[in-house]
Amino acid sequence: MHSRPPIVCLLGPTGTGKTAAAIAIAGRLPASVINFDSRQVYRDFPIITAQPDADERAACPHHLYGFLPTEEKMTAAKFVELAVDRIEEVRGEGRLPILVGGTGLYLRSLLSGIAPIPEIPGDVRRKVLERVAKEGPQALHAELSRTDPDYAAKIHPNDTQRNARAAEVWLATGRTMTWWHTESEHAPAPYAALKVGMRIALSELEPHLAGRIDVMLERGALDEARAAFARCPDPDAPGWTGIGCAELLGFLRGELTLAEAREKWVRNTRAYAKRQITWFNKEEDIHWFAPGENGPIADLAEGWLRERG
RNA sequence: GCUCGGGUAGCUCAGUCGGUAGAGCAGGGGACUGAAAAUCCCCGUGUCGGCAGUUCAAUUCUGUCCCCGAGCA
Repeated sequence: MHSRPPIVCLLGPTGTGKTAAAIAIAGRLPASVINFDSRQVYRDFPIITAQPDADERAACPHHLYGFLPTEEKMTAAKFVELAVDRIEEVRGEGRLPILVGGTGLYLRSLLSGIAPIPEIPGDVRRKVLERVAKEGPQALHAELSRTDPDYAAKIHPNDTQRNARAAEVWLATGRTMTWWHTESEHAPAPYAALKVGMRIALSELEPHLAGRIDVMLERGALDEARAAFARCPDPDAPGWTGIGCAELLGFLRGELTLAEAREKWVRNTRAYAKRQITWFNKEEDIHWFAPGENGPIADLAEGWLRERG
C-alpha cells in the first residue's frame, strides 16, 4: 500500500507573508513553490498582483506565476490541470511541492476534486450571456427552478454568474448542475496535504495592505499598468479585472486622480482580504500561524514530512 | 454687503403637500464546484446646521444666526 504523496499548502489572505514562509520551508529541504492564486498567473502584472520577485524566485523553483497573457481567462478547472502536472513534475525531481496562494476555490478544487464538466462551446456561452444581459439572472433562475430545483434552491435569483453557469451547463451537456456535482465520477486528489494558514485580524492587516500598495507604486505599478494597456487595450479582458489593475487604469484614462485610485485600491484589497478570511475560516484541518512565524512553520513541515517517511 | 443655491448616515445624495427619514458607496456578518482579486445574500436612530416662533405635532412652514458654493457689488 502506497502512502499518498505529501504536499504542503500555504494559504491565507493577501499580504500575509505566504511567499516568505514557503521560502523558509525550502531553506530546510528540497522544495518547489506552485502558485494557486488566480491573479498571479498574469504575465503583465507582476508588481500589482504581488508575484514573488527575482530574489524570492532565486531561493527555489517557482511554478505557475506570470505565464498567462491578459486577454486569456484562467479557470478553476484549468488551474487543477496545470497544478496536477506541476506537482508530478516537482515530485519527479525529488522535491516537495509547496502550494502557495489565496484563491480558496482553486485549492479546494485541487484537493477535493472538481466535477468533470466538459468545456462549454463558445456559442452556447455567448448566447447565455446575452440572455442574462437582456432578461436578467432572475429569468434564468425561474427556468432553473424547473430543470434543477435543488441547485436553484442553492443559488440566489440575482446571482448573474451562477445562474448563467447553470444554464450553459444544462444547454451544452443536457445534465443538471446537481447531476454533475453528485453523480459524475470525480474523486478527491490523491495527495496528503499539510495545510498551513496565515491568521491575522483584518484591522491589523489593513495598514500593512495600504503600505504594500505604496511600495507597489514606488516599484512601478503605474508603468506596469501603462505597458499592459498598450499590449491589451480591452479593459474587460480577464487580466484587467484584478484589484489594482482596474483602479490604475481608471487613473490612466483620466477618470480618477492618483489619490482616488490608490484609495479605491486599498479599499478593494481590504474587502477582498475579508472575503478570503471568511472562506478560509470554513476550511478544515488548517494549522494556523501568525504572519512571520516562518521558523515554526518550517519546523512543522519538516516534522510532518519526516513522520511520513 | 446683496441675491440665489445648499447644509439629512463615515461619504455622495434622495425625501417628508407638517405626524421624528432612505438609497448607493464605505463598514460589519455570511455564502461559494470552470469569471473566484469574481459573483451574490443579510445588517440602516441619524441632536435631518444652531436658536426662537407658529402648531396638538416642525427635519418639513416662518424669523434669525452660523457654515459652504455660485453670482452681483
